[in-house]
Amino acid sequence: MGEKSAVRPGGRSARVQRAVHEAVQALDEEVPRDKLTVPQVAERAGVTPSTIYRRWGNLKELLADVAAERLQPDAPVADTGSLEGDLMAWAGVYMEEMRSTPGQQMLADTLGSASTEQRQRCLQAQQDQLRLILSRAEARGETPLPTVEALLDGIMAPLTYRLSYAPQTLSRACLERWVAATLR
Amino acid sequence: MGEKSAVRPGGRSARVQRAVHEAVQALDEEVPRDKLTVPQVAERAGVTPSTIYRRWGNLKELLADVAAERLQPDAPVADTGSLEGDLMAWAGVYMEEMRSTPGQQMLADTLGSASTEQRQRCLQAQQDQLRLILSRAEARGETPLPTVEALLDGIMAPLTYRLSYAPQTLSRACLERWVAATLR
DNA sequence: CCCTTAAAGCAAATATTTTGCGTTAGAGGA
DNA sequence: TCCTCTAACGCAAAATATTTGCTTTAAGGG
Repeated sequence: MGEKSAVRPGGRSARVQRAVHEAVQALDEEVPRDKLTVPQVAERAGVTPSTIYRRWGNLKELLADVAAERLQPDAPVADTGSLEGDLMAWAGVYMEEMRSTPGQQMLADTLGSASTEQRQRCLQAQQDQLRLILSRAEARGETPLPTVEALLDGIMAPLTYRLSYAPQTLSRACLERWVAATLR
Repeated sequence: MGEKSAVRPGGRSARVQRAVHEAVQALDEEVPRDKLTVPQVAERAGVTPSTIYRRWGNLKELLADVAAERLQPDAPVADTGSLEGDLMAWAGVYMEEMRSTPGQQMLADTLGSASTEQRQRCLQAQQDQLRLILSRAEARGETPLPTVEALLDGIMAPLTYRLSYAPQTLSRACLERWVAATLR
């Protein structure tokens, strides 16, 4: 369920998907989450509710699909000239985004859905970003280089944990601590 | 919303809450999650649907409330004789529980709800458990002792991160690595 | 250009959620 | 103990949302 982008990529299906995704994002800024309904999304997207139910099954799955897409990185990772700087910059942006109200919402939508598919996509995207940062560091000759796994466990894991359980205790200082400890 | 246990603790309210919680847990083992409905829970609990809607608002909040309660530790933490042993034992049990299908469900229910209230409860419970383990270690004279925060960031965070994003990559070896690294 | 079919539309049938109002059970005081 | 007060529940009607069978549309392949 979810992405049918492999099938008939340029056709009606794709148009409907885009319209529905955009409708969700637009409505998300107008109505509180527990007031968001499928018929509402359908009307805004210009499709019938049954189209959404047939394709996504229920609101939860739709929201997870939209959130997973929005969590895909759009901006390229800044190149600050050092591994530590790149990690701080990237993780810092991610932290700010996810601490915001819409960010917390996206996190909840992703983690609240039944299928692990969307979460896999997010993890994959994070790994890709980290790999890019590491390959730059390697090109610069920085050493020793941590593994992607070490970065996930040392930086992304505590960051994500706090985003879910105690977002107010997060700060840039936390990040600096985790980055420094992981690069040691 | 959620716990009204402070108000009229032994009365009708408390009975209804218990009946509803038990109904959710029972039905959770019989029907797939996306087929679970409020009227179904209401019938099993012997209350009317409107009672549930008035008290919990919607199914998502109810599920989050039930999950948060189930996530409260029931068994006391085993005393293995060493800090490392206690941590491994406790985290190991938690890992196994949360990797199971019902455990993954509980995690999703908790993280998927809007209010941070339930998540705070879970974090609080984890902190309490860790504090108990640390106080035992202190009584034994083990030193140096890590802080609760260090244990959360070093062990619980990577564990929780993987439980959500890549549960199949988890193993006892991961735990051993995190525990060892954190105690160093 | 025509054929095939996956996906969308439509509308009727179900199921759910919401709401107004009457009822009940428990808490607190005389 | 009995009386009063009120939060929470039950009931049932109304409003919404979801499901489903059937029809129509439009994109892909020959």
